[in-house]
Amino acid sequence: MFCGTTAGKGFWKLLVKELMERMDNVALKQIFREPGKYLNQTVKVAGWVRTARESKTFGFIEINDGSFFKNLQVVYEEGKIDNFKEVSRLTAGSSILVEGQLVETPGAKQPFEVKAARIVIEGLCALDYPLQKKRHSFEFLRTIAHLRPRTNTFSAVFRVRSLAAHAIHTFFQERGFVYVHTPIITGSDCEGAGEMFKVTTLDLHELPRNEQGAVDFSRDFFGKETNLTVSGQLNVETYCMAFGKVYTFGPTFRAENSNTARHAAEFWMIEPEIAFADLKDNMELAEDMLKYIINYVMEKAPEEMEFFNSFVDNTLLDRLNNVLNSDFGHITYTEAIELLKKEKDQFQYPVEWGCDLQTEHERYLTEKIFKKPVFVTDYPKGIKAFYMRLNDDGRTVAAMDLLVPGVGEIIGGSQREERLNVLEKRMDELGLCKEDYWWYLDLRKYGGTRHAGFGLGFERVIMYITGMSNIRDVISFPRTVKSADF
RNA sequence: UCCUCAAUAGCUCAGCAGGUAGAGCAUGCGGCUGUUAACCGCAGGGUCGUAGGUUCGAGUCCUACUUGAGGAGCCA
Repeated sequence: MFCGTTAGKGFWKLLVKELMERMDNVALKQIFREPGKYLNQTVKVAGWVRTARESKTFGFIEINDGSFFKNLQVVYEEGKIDNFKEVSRLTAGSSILVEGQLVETPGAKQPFEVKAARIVIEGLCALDYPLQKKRHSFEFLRTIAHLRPRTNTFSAVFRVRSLAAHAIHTFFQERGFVYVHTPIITGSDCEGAGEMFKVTTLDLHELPRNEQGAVDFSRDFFGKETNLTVSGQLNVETYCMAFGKVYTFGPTFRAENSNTARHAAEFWMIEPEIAFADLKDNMELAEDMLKYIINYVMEKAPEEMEFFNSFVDNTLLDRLNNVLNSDFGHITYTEAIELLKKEKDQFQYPVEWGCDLQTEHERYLTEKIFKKPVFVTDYPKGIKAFYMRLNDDGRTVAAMDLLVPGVGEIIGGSQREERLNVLEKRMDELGLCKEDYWWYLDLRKYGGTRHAGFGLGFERVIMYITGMSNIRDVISFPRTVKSADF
Protein backbone atom coordinates (compact mmCIF):
# COMPACT_ATOMS: atom_id res chain seq x y z
CA MET A 1 0.00 0.00 0.00
CA PHE A 2 2.85 2.36 0.76
CA CYS A 3 4.99 1.37 -2.22
CA GLY A 4 3.34 3.70 -4.72
CA THR A 5 5.78 6.61 -4.90
CA THR A 6 4.06 7.95 -7.99
CA ALA A 7 0.86 8.52 -6.08
CA GLY A 8 0.55 12.20 -5.44
CA LYS A 9 -1.11 14.08 -2.62
CA GLY A 10 -4.40 14.06 -4.51
CA PHE A 11 -4.47 10.31 -4.57
CA TRP A 12 -4.12 10.07 -0.80
CA LYS A 13 -6.75 12.70 -0.30
CA LEU A 14 -9.10 10.69 -2.46
CA LEU A 15 -8.27 7.50 -0.65
CA VAL A 16 -8.87 9.10 2.74
CA LYS A 17 -12.13 10.55 1.49
CA GLU A 18 -13.12 7.13 0.19
CA LEU A 19 -12.33 5.54 3.55
CA MET A 20 -14.29 8.23 5.35
CA GLU A 21 -17.26 7.53 3.10
CA ARG A 22 -17.11 3.92 4.14
CA MET A 23 -16.26 4.08 7.75
CA ASP A 24 -18.05 6.93 9.45
CA ASN A 25 -21.55 5.61 9.05
CA VAL A 26 -23.29 5.47 12.37
CA ALA A 27 -25.30 2.36 13.25
CA LEU A 28 -29.02 2.91 13.75
CA LYS A 29 -28.71 1.12 17.04
CA GLN A 30 -26.32 3.79 18.35
CA ILE A 31 -28.70 6.56 17.32
CA PHE A 32 -31.70 4.90 18.96
CA ARG A 33 -29.80 4.00 22.13
CA GLU A 34 -28.11 7.41 22.57
CA PRO A 35 -30.05 9.93 20.51
CA GLY A 36 -28.79 12.83 22.63
CA LYS A 37 -25.31 12.23 21.31
CA TYR A 38 -26.39 12.79 17.73
CA LEU A 39 -29.30 15.25 17.91
CA ASN A 40 -28.92 18.40 15.81
CA GLN A 41 -25.74 17.04 14.34
CA THR A 42 -24.89 15.71 10.93
CA VAL A 43 -24.97 11.93 10.77
CA LYS A 44 -24.26 9.43 8.02
CA VAL A 45 -26.28 6.25 7.84
CA ALA A 46 -26.36 3.42 5.33
CA GLY A 47 -29.15 0.92 4.94
CA TRP A 48 -31.98 -0.56 2.96
CA VAL A 49 -35.23 1.20 2.15
CA ARG A 50 -38.05 -0.48 4.06
CA THR A 51 -40.81 1.84 2.89
CA ALA A 52 -41.03 5.12 1.00
CA ARG A 53 -43.77 7.75 0.64
CA GLU A 54 -43.41 10.74 -1.59
CA SER A 55 -45.27 13.93 -2.41
CA LYS A 56 -44.61 16.52 -5.09
CA THR A 57 -41.75 18.35 -3.43
CA PHE A 58 -40.82 16.19 -0.46
CA GLY A 59 -40.85 12.61 0.66
CA PHE A 60 -40.13 10.14 3.46
CA ILE A 61 -37.97 7.06 3.45
CA GLU A 62 -37.65 4.62 6.28
CA ILE A 63 -34.36 2.83 6.26
CA ASN A 64 -33.00 -0.07 8.27
CA ASP A 65 -29.34 -1.02 8.46
CA GLY A 66 -29.78 -4.30 10.30
CA SER A 67 -28.18 -3.08 13.52
CA PHE A 68 -31.49 -2.35 15.17
CA PHE A 69 -35.07 -3.51 15.01
CA LYS A 70 -36.63 -0.12 14.28
CA ASN A 71 -36.37 1.98 11.15
CA LEU A 72 -34.99 5.49 10.88
CA GLN A 73 -37.12 8.00 9.01
CA VAL A 74 -35.38 10.20 6.47
CA VAL A 75 -37.06 13.33 5.07
CA TYR A 76 -35.93 14.82 1.82
CA GLU A 77 -37.05 17.93 -0.04
CA GLU A 78 -36.71 19.21 -3.55
CA GLY A 79 -33.85 21.68 -3.69
CA LYS A 80 -32.22 20.33 -0.53
CA ILE A 81 -30.73 17.32 -2.30
CA ASP A 82 -29.37 17.25 -5.83
CA ASN A 83 -31.08 14.04 -6.97
CA PHE A 84 -34.65 14.59 -5.79
CA LYS A 85 -36.24 12.98 -8.82
CA GLU A 86 -34.25 9.73 -8.51
CA VAL A 87 -34.73 9.55 -4.76
CA SER A 88 -38.47 10.07 -5.01
CA ARG A 89 -38.65 7.00 -7.21
CA LEU A 90 -36.88 4.73 -4.76
CA THR A 91 -38.81 1.61 -3.85
CA ALA A 92 -38.53 -0.78 -0.94
CA GLY A 93 -35.43 -2.93 -0.94
CA SER A 94 -33.01 -0.39 -2.44
CA SER A 95 -29.78 0.33 -0.60
CA ILE A 96 -28.80 3.95 0.08
CA LEU A 97 -26.40 6.18 1.98
CA VAL A 98 -27.86 9.21 3.73
CA GLU A 99 -26.15 12.23 5.19
CA GLY A 100 -28.12 14.83 7.10
CA GLN A 101 -29.08 16.39 10.39
CA LEU A 102 -30.77 14.34 13.09
CA VAL A 103 -33.69 16.34 14.49
CA GLU A 104 -36.41 15.66 17.02
CA THR A 105 -39.97 15.31 15.75
CA PRO A 106 -42.19 16.06 18.73
CA GLY A 107 -45.69 14.69 18.54
CA ALA A 108 -44.96 12.38 15.63
CA LYS A 109 -44.97 8.61 15.57
CA GLN A 110 -41.19 8.43 15.46
CA PRO A 111 -38.99 10.21 18.03
CA PHE A 112 -36.60 11.75 15.50
CA GLU A 113 -35.67 11.78 11.84
CA VAL A 114 -32.86 12.72 9.51
CA LYS A 115 -33.26 15.78 7.28
CA ALA A 116 -31.34 14.66 4.24
CA ALA A 117 -28.63 16.85 2.75
CA ARG A 118 -27.31 14.08 0.53
CA ILE A 119 -28.69 10.71 -0.53
CA VAL A 120 -26.53 8.30 -2.50
CA ILE A 121 -28.31 5.45 -4.21
CA GLU A 122 -26.01 2.48 -3.94
CA GLY A 123 -28.16 -0.35 -5.25
CA LEU A 124 -31.54 0.03 -6.90
CA CYS A 125 -34.09 -2.64 -6.17
CA ALA A 126 -35.76 -4.30 -9.15
CA LEU A 127 -39.48 -3.69 -9.44
CA ASP A 128 -40.45 -7.33 -8.98
CA TYR A 129 -39.19 -7.26 -5.36
CA PRO A 130 -41.50 -9.71 -3.61
CA LEU A 131 -41.56 -8.06 -0.18
CA GLN A 132 -44.32 -5.55 0.38
CA LYS A 133 -45.02 -3.22 3.19
CA LYS A 134 -47.89 -5.35 4.35
CA ARG A 135 -48.13 -8.61 6.18
CA HIS A 136 -46.92 -11.74 4.39
CA SER A 137 -47.70 -15.29 5.38
CA PHE A 138 -44.81 -17.25 6.91
CA GLU A 139 -45.45 -19.94 4.29
CA PHE A 140 -44.75 -17.48 1.50
CA LEU A 141 -41.70 -16.09 3.23
CA ARG A 142 -40.25 -19.60 3.48
CA THR A 143 -40.22 -19.69 -0.32
CA ILE A 144 -38.02 -16.57 -0.32
CA ALA A 145 -35.73 -17.51 2.55
CA HIS A 146 -32.98 -15.35 1.03
CA LEU A 147 -35.09 -12.21 1.44
CA ARG A 148 -37.09 -12.89 4.57
CA PRO A 149 -34.38 -11.67 7.01
CA ARG A 150 -35.31 -8.19 5.72
CA THR A 151 -38.76 -8.40 7.28
CA ASN A 152 -39.61 -7.24 10.79
CA THR A 153 -40.39 -10.69 12.12
CA PHE A 154 -37.29 -12.40 10.83
CA SER A 155 -35.09 -9.47 11.69
CA ALA A 156 -36.31 -9.93 15.26
CA VAL A 157 -36.11 -13.74 15.26
CA PHE A 158 -32.55 -13.91 14.05
CA ARG A 159 -31.27 -11.14 16.27
CA VAL A 160 -32.81 -13.02 19.21
CA ARG A 161 -31.27 -16.25 17.96
CA SER A 162 -27.83 -14.65 17.89
CA LEU A 163 -28.30 -13.24 21.39
CA ALA A 164 -29.54 -16.56 22.76
CA ALA A 165 -26.49 -18.36 21.37
CA HIS A 166 -24.26 -15.84 23.04
CA ALA A 167 -26.21 -16.13 26.28
CA ILE A 168 -25.64 -19.87 26.33
CA HIS A 169 -21.89 -19.52 25.95
CA THR A 170 -21.76 -16.77 28.56
CA PHE A 171 -23.81 -18.82 31.00
CA PHE A 172 -21.56 -21.85 30.78
CA GLN A 173 -18.26 -19.98 30.53
CA GLU A 174 -19.09 -17.92 33.62
CA ARG A 175 -19.63 -21.16 35.49
CA GLY A 176 -16.33 -22.70 34.45
CA PHE A 177 -17.65 -25.08 31.80
CA VAL A 178 -15.34 -26.10 28.97
CA TYR A 179 -16.79 -25.90 25.46
CA VAL A 180 -16.06 -29.13 23.60
CA HIS A 181 -16.43 -29.59 19.85
CA THR A 182 -17.63 -33.13 19.37
CA PRO A 183 -17.43 -34.69 15.90
CA ILE A 184 -20.09 -34.13 13.27
CA ILE A 185 -19.21 -37.38 11.51
CA THR A 186 -19.56 -40.43 13.69
CA GLY A 187 -18.54 -44.04 13.30
CA SER A 188 -20.63 -45.50 16.08
CA ASP A 189 -23.48 -47.04 14.16
CA CYS A 190 -25.64 -47.65 17.22
CA GLU A 191 -25.33 -44.23 18.79
CA GLY A 192 -28.97 -44.07 19.63
CA ALA A 193 -32.42 -44.57 18.28
CA GLY A 194 -33.32 -42.60 15.19
CA GLU A 195 -32.50 -42.65 11.51
CA MET A 196 -29.11 -41.23 10.55
CA PHE A 197 -27.73 -39.59 7.42
CA LYS A 198 -25.01 -41.71 5.80
CA VAL A 199 -21.67 -40.11 5.02
CA THR A 200 -19.89 -41.73 2.14
CA THR A 201 -17.62 -41.12 -0.84
CA LEU A 202 -18.60 -44.39 -2.48
CA ASP A 203 -20.01 -44.22 -6.00
CA LEU A 204 -23.69 -44.81 -5.36
CA HIS A 205 -24.18 -46.01 -8.92
CA GLU A 206 -21.52 -48.68 -8.57
CA LEU A 207 -21.25 -49.82 -4.98
CA PRO A 208 -18.42 -52.17 -4.05
CA ARG A 209 -19.69 -55.50 -2.67
CA ASN A 210 -18.13 -58.11 -0.43
CA GLU A 211 -18.49 -61.90 -0.78
CA GLN A 212 -21.84 -61.82 0.98
CA GLY A 213 -23.12 -59.26 -1.49
CA ALA A 214 -23.36 -56.52 1.12
CA VAL A 215 -21.91 -53.06 0.54
CA ASP A 216 -18.17 -53.16 1.31
CA PHE A 217 -17.67 -50.15 3.55
CA SER A 218 -14.01 -51.02 4.05
CA ARG A 219 -13.56 -49.36 0.65
CA ASP A 220 -15.27 -46.19 1.87
CA PHE A 221 -13.43 -43.01 2.91
CA PHE A 222 -13.15 -43.92 6.58
CA GLY A 223 -12.87 -47.65 5.96
CA LYS A 224 -16.14 -48.17 7.79
CA GLU A 225 -19.75 -47.08 7.76
CA THR A 226 -20.17 -43.51 9.00
CA ASN A 227 -23.06 -41.15 9.65
CA LEU A 228 -23.81 -37.60 10.69
CA THR A 229 -24.13 -37.26 14.44
CA VAL A 230 -27.49 -37.44 16.17
CA SER A 231 -25.97 -36.41 19.50
CA GLY A 232 -22.59 -35.44 20.92
CA GLN A 233 -23.41 -36.91 24.29
CA LEU A 234 -21.33 -40.09 24.29
CA ASN A 235 -18.29 -38.19 23.06
CA VAL A 236 -18.73 -35.30 25.45
CA GLU A 237 -18.99 -37.67 28.42
CA THR A 238 -15.34 -38.52 27.84
CA TYR A 239 -14.38 -34.87 28.21
CA CYS A 240 -16.63 -34.58 31.24
CA MET A 241 -14.46 -37.21 32.90
CA ALA A 242 -11.45 -34.93 32.31
CA PHE A 243 -12.77 -31.39 32.69
CA GLY A 244 -15.61 -31.97 35.13
CA LYS A 245 -18.03 -29.49 33.56
CA VAL A 246 -18.38 -29.43 29.80
CA TYR A 247 -20.87 -28.56 27.09
CA THR A 248 -21.31 -28.94 23.37
CA PHE A 249 -23.18 -26.56 21.12
CA GLY A 250 -23.38 -27.55 17.51
CA PRO A 251 -25.42 -28.93 14.64
CA THR A 252 -27.21 -32.24 14.92
CA PHE A 253 -28.80 -34.34 12.20
CA ARG A 254 -31.78 -36.65 12.25
CA ALA A 255 -33.09 -38.39 9.15
CA GLU A 256 -36.49 -39.04 10.71
CA ASN A 257 -39.50 -38.69 8.46
CA SER A 258 -41.00 -36.16 10.84
CA ASN A 259 -43.56 -33.74 9.46
CA THR A 260 -44.25 -31.41 12.33
CA ALA A 261 -43.71 -27.78 13.23
CA ARG A 262 -41.21 -28.84 15.89
CA HIS A 263 -38.82 -31.10 13.95
CA ALA A 264 -36.02 -30.37 11.52
CA ALA A 265 -33.47 -32.69 9.92
CA GLU A 266 -30.68 -30.28 10.83
CA PHE A 267 -30.87 -28.43 14.11
CA TRP A 268 -28.60 -27.14 16.86
CA MET A 269 -28.32 -28.72 20.23
CA ILE A 270 -26.67 -27.78 23.51
CA GLU A 271 -25.48 -30.71 25.61
CA PRO A 272 -23.94 -29.98 28.99
CA GLU A 273 -22.45 -32.80 31.06
CA ILE A 274 -21.44 -32.44 34.70
CA ALA A 275 -19.33 -34.77 36.86
CA PHE A 276 -19.91 -35.51 40.54
CA ALA A 277 -23.53 -34.59 40.00
CA ASP A 278 -26.90 -36.30 40.13
CA LEU A 279 -30.31 -35.74 38.54
CA LYS A 280 -31.17 -32.96 40.97
CA ASP A 281 -28.01 -31.02 40.09
CA ASN A 282 -28.85 -31.61 36.46
CA MET A 283 -32.32 -30.09 36.78
CA GLU A 284 -31.01 -27.11 38.72
CA LEU A 285 -28.53 -26.47 35.94
CA ALA A 286 -31.24 -26.73 33.28
CA GLU A 287 -33.54 -24.33 35.12
CA ASP A 288 -30.79 -21.79 35.78
CA MET A 289 -29.68 -21.96 32.17
CA LEU A 290 -33.13 -21.47 30.70
CA LYS A 291 -33.85 -18.53 32.99
CA TYR A 292 -30.48 -17.00 32.17
CA ILE A 293 -31.13 -17.18 28.42
CA ILE A 294 -34.61 -15.68 28.73
CA ASN A 295 -33.43 -12.89 30.98
CA TYR A 296 -30.46 -12.12 28.73
CA VAL A 297 -32.60 -11.86 25.60
CA MET A 298 -35.28 -9.75 27.30
CA GLU A 299 -32.61 -7.31 28.49
CA LYS A 300 -30.70 -7.09 25.22
CA ALA A 301 -33.62 -7.10 22.77
CA PRO A 302 -36.56 -5.29 24.39
CA GLU A 303 -37.86 -3.90 21.08
CA GLU A 304 -37.86 -7.33 19.47
CA MET A 305 -39.60 -8.92 22.46
CA GLU A 306 -42.20 -6.16 22.46
CA PHE A 307 -42.80 -6.84 18.78
CA PHE A 308 -43.30 -10.58 19.35
CA ASN A 309 -45.67 -9.79 22.17
CA SER A 310 -47.72 -7.50 19.93
CA PHE A 311 -47.76 -9.41 16.67
CA VAL A 312 -46.92 -13.06 17.31
CA ASP A 313 -48.20 -14.03 20.76
CA ASN A 314 -49.69 -11.47 23.12
CA THR A 315 -49.25 -13.67 26.17
CA LEU A 316 -45.51 -13.97 25.55
CA LEU A 317 -44.06 -11.41 27.96
CA ASP A 318 -46.41 -12.42 30.76
CA ARG A 319 -45.47 -16.02 30.24
CA LEU A 320 -41.73 -15.39 30.18
CA ASN A 321 -41.87 -13.15 33.22
CA ASN A 322 -43.82 -15.83 34.99
CA VAL A 323 -41.07 -18.32 34.14
CA LEU A 324 -38.37 -15.99 35.46
CA ASN A 325 -40.23 -15.40 38.71
CA SER A 326 -41.32 -18.91 39.57
CA ASP A 327 -39.71 -22.27 40.20
CA PHE A 328 -40.20 -24.95 37.60
CA GLY A 329 -42.59 -27.75 38.47
CA HIS A 330 -41.38 -31.24 39.40
CA ILE A 331 -43.28 -34.48 39.09
CA THR A 332 -42.26 -38.09 38.70
CA TYR A 333 -43.50 -40.11 35.78
CA THR A 334 -45.43 -42.37 38.17
CA GLU A 335 -47.15 -39.39 39.84
CA ALA A 336 -47.92 -37.91 36.45
CA ILE A 337 -49.58 -41.13 35.30
CA GLU A 338 -51.78 -41.17 38.41
CA LEU A 339 -52.71 -37.53 37.88
CA LEU A 340 -53.50 -38.06 34.20
CA LYS A 341 -55.55 -41.18 34.91
CA LYS A 342 -57.98 -39.02 36.88
CA GLU A 343 -58.44 -36.90 33.76
CA LYS A 344 -58.53 -39.75 31.28
CA ASP A 345 -61.78 -38.53 29.72
CA GLN A 346 -59.83 -35.61 28.31
CA PHE A 347 -57.60 -37.84 26.24
CA GLN A 348 -57.77 -39.75 23.03
CA TYR A 349 -55.01 -42.15 24.08
CA PRO A 350 -55.16 -44.22 27.26
CA VAL A 351 -52.80 -43.46 30.12
CA GLU A 352 -51.00 -46.51 31.46
CA TRP A 353 -47.84 -46.97 33.51
CA GLY A 354 -45.08 -48.16 31.19
CA CYS A 355 -46.31 -46.33 28.12
CA ASP A 356 -44.62 -43.18 26.93
CA LEU A 357 -46.53 -39.96 27.53
CA GLN A 358 -48.40 -38.79 24.43
CA THR A 359 -48.14 -35.22 23.26
CA GLU A 360 -51.67 -34.55 24.56
CA HIS A 361 -50.61 -35.80 28.01
CA GLU A 362 -47.48 -33.67 28.06
CA ARG A 363 -49.43 -30.61 27.00
CA TYR A 364 -52.04 -31.21 29.65
CA LEU A 365 -49.36 -31.45 32.34
CA THR A 366 -47.49 -28.29 31.43
CA GLU A 367 -50.33 -26.16 30.03
CA LYS A 368 -53.29 -27.12 32.22
CA ILE A 369 -51.98 -28.51 35.49
CA PHE A 370 -48.71 -26.63 36.08
CA LYS A 371 -49.12 -23.71 33.66
CA LYS A 372 -45.32 -23.37 33.58
CA PRO A 373 -42.26 -25.46 32.70
CA VAL A 374 -42.29 -28.80 34.47
CA PHE A 375 -39.69 -31.55 34.90
CA VAL A 376 -41.02 -35.08 34.55
CA THR A 377 -38.58 -37.54 36.11
CA ASP A 378 -37.94 -41.22 36.74
CA TYR A 379 -39.39 -42.85 33.65
CA PRO A 380 -39.76 -46.62 33.21
CA LYS A 381 -36.47 -48.03 31.99
CA GLY A 382 -38.19 -49.72 29.07
CA ILE A 383 -38.91 -46.43 27.29
CA LYS A 384 -35.56 -44.73 27.86
CA ALA A 385 -31.97 -45.08 26.61
CA PHE A 386 -29.49 -47.67 27.87
CA TYR A 387 -27.11 -45.16 29.47
CA MET A 388 -29.62 -43.74 31.94
CA ARG A 389 -28.98 -44.63 35.58
CA LEU A 390 -31.14 -47.39 37.02
CA ASN A 391 -33.03 -46.31 40.13
CA ASP A 392 -33.13 -48.43 43.31
CA ASP A 393 -36.63 -49.65 42.46
CA GLY A 394 -35.08 -51.53 39.55
CA ARG A 395 -37.76 -50.48 37.11
CA THR A 396 -37.29 -46.74 36.59
CA VAL A 397 -34.30 -44.67 35.48
CA ALA A 398 -33.03 -41.26 36.61
CA ALA A 399 -34.29 -39.49 33.48
CA MET A 400 -35.81 -36.05 33.17
CA ASP A 401 -37.75 -34.28 30.43
CA LEU A 402 -38.53 -30.59 30.67
CA LEU A 403 -41.92 -29.76 29.18
CA VAL A 404 -42.89 -26.18 28.41
CA PRO A 405 -46.26 -24.76 27.37
CA GLY A 406 -46.65 -24.34 23.63
CA VAL A 407 -43.51 -26.15 22.54
CA GLY A 408 -43.57 -29.42 24.48
CA GLU A 409 -40.33 -31.21 25.22
CA ILE A 410 -37.50 -28.71 25.20
CA ILE A 411 -34.92 -30.67 27.21
CA GLY A 412 -34.27 -34.38 27.59
CA GLY A 413 -31.62 -35.58 30.02
CA SER A 414 -30.60 -38.00 32.71
CA GLN A 415 -28.13 -39.05 35.31
CA ARG A 416 -25.84 -41.51 33.56
CA GLU A 417 -25.25 -45.07 34.66
CA GLU A 418 -21.76 -44.98 36.21
CA ARG A 419 -21.76 -48.58 37.56
CA LEU A 420 -19.96 -50.71 35.00
CA ASN A 421 -21.70 -53.97 35.89
CA VAL A 422 -25.16 -52.41 35.84
CA LEU A 423 -24.47 -50.69 32.52
CA GLU A 424 -23.17 -53.88 30.92
CA LYS A 425 -26.18 -55.82 32.16
CA ARG A 426 -28.46 -53.18 30.67
CA MET A 427 -26.68 -53.34 27.31
CA ASP A 428 -26.99 -57.12 27.30
CA GLU A 429 -30.73 -56.82 27.97
CA LEU A 430 -31.09 -54.50 24.99
CA GLY A 431 -28.86 -56.61 22.76
CA LEU A 432 -26.26 -53.89 22.22
CA CYS A 433 -22.77 -55.01 21.25
CA LYS A 434 -20.41 -53.86 23.98
CA GLU A 435 -17.39 -53.91 21.70
CA ASP A 436 -18.77 -50.91 19.83
CA TYR A 437 -18.86 -48.97 23.08
CA TRP A 438 -15.49 -50.05 24.47
CA TRP A 439 -14.30 -46.50 25.04
CA TYR A 440 -17.60 -45.48 26.61
CA LEU A 441 -17.37 -48.40 29.03
CA ASP A 442 -13.74 -47.52 29.79
CA LEU A 443 -14.99 -44.30 31.42
CA ARG A 444 -16.68 -46.44 34.08
CA LYS A 445 -13.54 -48.53 34.51
CA TYR A 446 -11.04 -45.72 34.94
CA GLY A 447 -12.26 -43.61 37.83
CA GLY A 448 -15.88 -43.24 36.84
CA THR A 449 -18.06 -40.90 38.85
CA ARG A 450 -21.66 -39.94 39.20
CA HIS A 451 -22.47 -37.65 36.30
CA ALA A 452 -25.43 -36.22 34.49
CA GLY A 453 -26.33 -34.13 31.49
CA PHE A 454 -29.05 -33.11 29.08
CA GLY A 455 -29.78 -32.06 25.54
CA LEU A 456 -31.45 -28.72 24.85
CA GLY A 457 -32.98 -28.13 21.43
CA PHE A 458 -31.74 -24.66 20.49
CA GLU A 459 -34.50 -23.95 17.99
CA ARG A 460 -37.13 -25.00 20.50
CA VAL A 461 -35.75 -22.46 22.94
CA ILE A 462 -35.96 -19.79 20.26
CA MET A 463 -39.55 -20.81 19.56
CA TYR A 464 -40.35 -20.61 23.25
CA ILE A 465 -38.73 -17.19 23.68
CA THR A 466 -40.17 -15.62 20.53
CA GLY A 467 -43.57 -17.31 20.42
CA MET A 468 -42.91 -18.44 16.84
CA SER A 469 -44.82 -21.66 16.31
CA ASN A 470 -42.89 -23.28 13.45
CA ILE A 471 -39.27 -24.44 13.69
CA ARG A 472 -38.82 -23.58 10.00
CA ASP A 473 -39.17 -19.92 10.95
CA VAL A 474 -36.36 -19.88 13.52
CA ILE A 475 -33.68 -21.50 11.31
CA SER A 476 -32.14 -19.39 8.55
CA PHE A 477 -32.41 -22.09 5.90
CA PRO A 478 -34.40 -24.98 7.35
CA ARG A 479 -33.79 -28.56 6.25
CA THR A 480 -36.87 -30.72 6.61
CA VAL A 481 -38.33 -33.76 4.88
CA LYS A 482 -38.46 -33.11 1.11
CA SER A 483 -37.04 -29.64 1.53
CA ALA A 484 -33.42 -28.44 1.38
CA ASP A 485 -33.73 -25.30 -0.70
CA PHE A 486 -31.23 -22.44 -0.69
C1' U B 1 -45.70 -42.78 7.58
C1' C B 2 -51.11 -41.86 8.98
C1' C B 3 -55.46 -38.35 9.46
C1' U B 4 -57.65 -33.46 8.13
C1' C B 5 -57.61 -29.07 5.27
C1' A B 6 -55.84 -26.03 1.34
C1' A B 7 -53.84 -24.57 -3.75
C1' U B 8 -57.42 -18.42 -8.13
C1' A B 9 -53.01 -11.78 -10.37
C1' G B 10 -46.25 -10.51 -7.61
C1' C B 11 -48.75 -10.83 -2.31
C1' U B 12 -53.45 -11.48 0.86
C1' C B 13 -57.97 -13.19 -0.44
C1' A B 14 -63.37 -13.21 -2.67
C1' G B 15 -65.76 -16.05 -6.51
C1' C B 16 -72.49 -17.57 -3.56
C1' A B 17 -76.99 -23.05 -6.87
C1' G B 18 -71.65 -25.63 -12.55
C1' G B 19 -72.70 -20.44 -17.60
C1' U B 20 -65.24 -19.18 -19.62
C1' A B 21 -62.66 -14.23 -13.36
C1' G B 22 -62.94 -9.71 -9.06
C1' A B 23 -61.06 -6.59 -4.74
C1' G B 24 -57.20 -4.60 -1.66
C1' C B 25 -52.03 -4.16 -1.53
C1' A B 26 -47.63 -4.07 -4.76
C1' U B 27 -45.83 -1.99 -9.67
C1' G B 28 -46.14 2.11 -13.71
C1' C B 29 -48.11 7.07 -14.92
C1' G B 30 -50.55 11.56 -13.02
C1' G B 31 -52.08 14.63 -8.53
C1' C B 32 -51.07 16.32 -3.48
C1' U B 33 -46.25 21.14 1.31
C1' G B 34 -45.40 16.47 7.04
C1' U B 35 -46.33 11.36 5.63
C1' U B 36 -45.96 7.01 8.94
C1' A B 37 -49.34 -0.30 6.21
C1' A B 38 -50.08 7.89 3.65
C1' C B 39 -54.04 9.55 0.46
C1' C B 40 -56.82 10.53 -4.61
C1' G B 41 -57.26 9.18 -10.09
C1' C B 42 -55.85 6.04 -14.28
C1' A B 43 -53.29 1.71 -16.29
C1' G B 44 -50.85 -3.00 -17.02
C1' G B 45 -51.03 -7.85 -14.85
C1' G B 46 -54.49 -14.53 -14.48
C1' U B 47 -53.60 -21.24 -19.80
C1' C B 48 -57.78 -20.66 -11.65
C1' G B 49 -51.29 -26.47 -8.74
C1' U B 50 -50.77 -30.90 -12.57
C1' A B 51 -53.20 -34.90 -15.34
C1' G B 52 -57.57 -37.28 -16.38
C1' G B 53 -63.07 -37.70 -15.98
C1' U B 54 -68.58 -36.18 -15.68
C1' U B 55 -71.24 -32.26 -18.54
C1' C B 56 -73.72 -28.71 -24.17
C1' G B 57 -70.48 -26.02 -20.70
C1' A B 58 -65.90 -26.88 -14.86
C1' G B 59 -62.27 -21.96 -10.78
C1' U B 60 -66.78 -24.53 -9.00
C1' C B 61 -68.47 -31.67 -9.20
C1' C B 62 -65.42 -36.69 -9.25
C1' U B 63 -60.47 -39.49 -9.34
C1' A B 64 -55.21 -39.60 -9.08
C1' C B 65 -50.79 -37.01 -8.36
C1' U B 66 -47.75 -32.74 -6.63
C1' U B 67 -46.85 -29.00 -3.14
C1' G B 68 -48.02 -26.56 1.40
C1' A B 69 -50.34 -26.15 6.31
C1' G B 70 -52.41 -28.23 10.93
C1' G B 71 -52.67 -32.65 14.01
C1' A B 72 -50.50 -37.73 15.28
C1' G B 73 -46.15 -40.96 15.72
C1' C B 74 -40.64 -40.19 16.64
C1' C B 75 -37.86 -36.71 19.36
C1' A B 76 -34.63 -31.88 20.81
